[in-house]
Amino acid sequence: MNNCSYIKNKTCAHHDHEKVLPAQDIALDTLFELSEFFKFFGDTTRIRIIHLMLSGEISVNDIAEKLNLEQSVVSHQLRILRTANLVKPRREGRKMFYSLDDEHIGLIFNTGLTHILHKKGK
Amino acid sequence: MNNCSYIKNKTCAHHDHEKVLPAQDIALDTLFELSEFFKFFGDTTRIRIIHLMLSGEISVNDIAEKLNLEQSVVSHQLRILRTANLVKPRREGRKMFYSLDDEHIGLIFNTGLTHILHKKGK
DNA sequence: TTAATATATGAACAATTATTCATATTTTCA
DNA sequence: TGAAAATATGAATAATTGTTCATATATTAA
Repeated sequence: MNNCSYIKNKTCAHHDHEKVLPAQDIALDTLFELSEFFKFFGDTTRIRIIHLMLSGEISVNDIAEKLNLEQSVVSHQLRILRTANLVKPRREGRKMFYSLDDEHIGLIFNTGLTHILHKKGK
Repeated sequence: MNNCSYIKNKTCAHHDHEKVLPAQDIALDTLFELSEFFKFFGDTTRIRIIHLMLSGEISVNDIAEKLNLEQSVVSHQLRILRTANLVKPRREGRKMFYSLDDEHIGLIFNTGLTHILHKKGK
């Protein structure tokens, strides 16, 4: 991947890196929302929950058991993740199953993982 | 993109979603480091700095001016980003230029941006 | 060496956030 | 309807983190 791919709707001037591309114009409040969005990945409990969901949907109690966490801790964090559109709920009887909202969540998880493993290997 | 792409080194059983893939086995401390890594994206000031760097390297003072921030705020945040391997420094005389560490940083930024813009559009 | 410029750092304070504990809802089944 | 099971929520506490202000370090040029 080349350095130009960060910026959408712009073409790289044939790798002429003397010319610097202007940053995509992004509204201040969009950048704020973006940082808020990333905050949700920035907690061990939530990352572990997201990690579990890479395998598919899972119930609240199953998360609590697998991660050895209090049910209320899981529930609180799930509400945060749900409100932030990182996960989506599905009711089945008295159980609630949660799964990742869409493919971006797993992609971000894995890109971050790739980065830190790459850095570790140095 | 299909649901299987989250998980590396696993092949999707021809979209047979009755069978659920096991999550990639990731050490607890790696998941912790991953959440720590994402924390650095979870702050408006840092996201704005990263956004500027999508266009290329930039000096500390230029960041402070463009973002209308105190120099010490920028310097503190740059230290955090540098320690976390999100940005790398280059000295030129008495100026310090910072740029994104590698392509993962921009990729994560843009994947997150795509996600929230997609959600906004609903 | 001294002054000026650019950047970095330490400590204190303010603000945010995760966890805990108790309790409230919601759904199912007898 | 009442009890049990699964999940959600509110309030308090503890811990983390960003900003501020003052000052320190590093580099250049006179």
